[in-house]
Amino acid sequence: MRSMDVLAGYSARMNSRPAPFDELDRKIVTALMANARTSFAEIGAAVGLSSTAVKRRVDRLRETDVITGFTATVKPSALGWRTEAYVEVYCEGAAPPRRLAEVVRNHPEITAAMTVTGGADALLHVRARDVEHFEEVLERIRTEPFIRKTISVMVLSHLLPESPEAGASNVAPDSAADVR
Amino acid sequence: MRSMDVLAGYSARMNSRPAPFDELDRKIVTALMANARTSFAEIGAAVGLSSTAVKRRVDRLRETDVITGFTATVKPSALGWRTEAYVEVYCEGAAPPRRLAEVVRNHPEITAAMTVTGGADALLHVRARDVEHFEEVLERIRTEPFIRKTISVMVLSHLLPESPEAGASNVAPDSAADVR
DNA sequence: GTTGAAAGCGCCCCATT
DNA sequence: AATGGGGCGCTTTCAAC
Repeated sequence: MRSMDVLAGYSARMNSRPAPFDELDRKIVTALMANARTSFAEIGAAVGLSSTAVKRRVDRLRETDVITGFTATVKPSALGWRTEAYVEVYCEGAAPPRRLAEVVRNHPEITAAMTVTGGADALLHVRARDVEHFEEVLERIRTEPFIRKTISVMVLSHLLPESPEAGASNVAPDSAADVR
Repeated sequence: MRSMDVLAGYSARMNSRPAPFDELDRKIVTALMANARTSFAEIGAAVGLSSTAVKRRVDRLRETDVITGFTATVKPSALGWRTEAYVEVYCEGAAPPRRLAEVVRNHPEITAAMTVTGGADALLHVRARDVEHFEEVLERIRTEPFIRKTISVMVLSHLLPESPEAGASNVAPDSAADVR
């Protein structure tokens, strides 16, 4: 596992809230990120706690939204999603983020969207089955009310083991299939 | 869950390999993406299979790399990672992807990296604790051998519920902390 | 694909510090 | 406030069918 060693020494709590997040929680979260199905007993053995204690801490980490969920990671390409692109969006006049968020939700192929610095108003991450499908998505996006222009950058190949967009339910195999 | 309804009708298998991925596998994968800790028995009840059968299918889905892992999803901001940016990288002459991949692995703050179409040779996704940390990372990247220039786009706010980069072990709380 | 049995685990209560 | 132990029911796992 690639580790964030450059961060050694970064100490907890620079905020108002008590933020009970200690060494044990750290190890538990790390273990669950590596394998979300690890049993509490096994984690407990690794960190020196009983399974009961581990469960309680995990419950608390979920309640405080440090852990937001557990999910299976899938390769989008294994589910028939082979085309990926970033789309810079330019809007007419002032772009109200509220309205932009609405627009974005209309297109399930948009797997991430954010407002950004620089010339563009927003940056979209789009997944499509193939180039034809991507073109269709792009046309759909460009017909949205106040979107003036888009600039697309297609992803060619990944330089890192694609940390596989878990929880991206839009890439879920709702009707798509086709392995490898 | 946002669903990929535009894909209705997309049929399996347009490749050479048998690609044994049916309706049942689809439901199982969807269930595990929603909650990776769901028991095989519960999934079985939902899809009409015994827990044993579900386990065998999940084992096979893992072996064929349709499912690449199970992971806890965390909010990077909850672990002290509050700064996010995309960095376009321009290289001297022809940029060999092999060498680029090496460079990328030297910087754990790079959570995604890919070669892309357009003017830039590569696009990096970078997470840092704060703007100071990001600047430090950027300087580090720019001193790499054949990197000619970079253009950074900072993320301001997300327009979609941040599908939380699971498995991104670089964001793991190895030494960082600080909740909320 | 199923069932059945053994081992392990999740989960809840309660005593302990 | 947080941990550990015990008990019961469910889950996992592996056999056999």
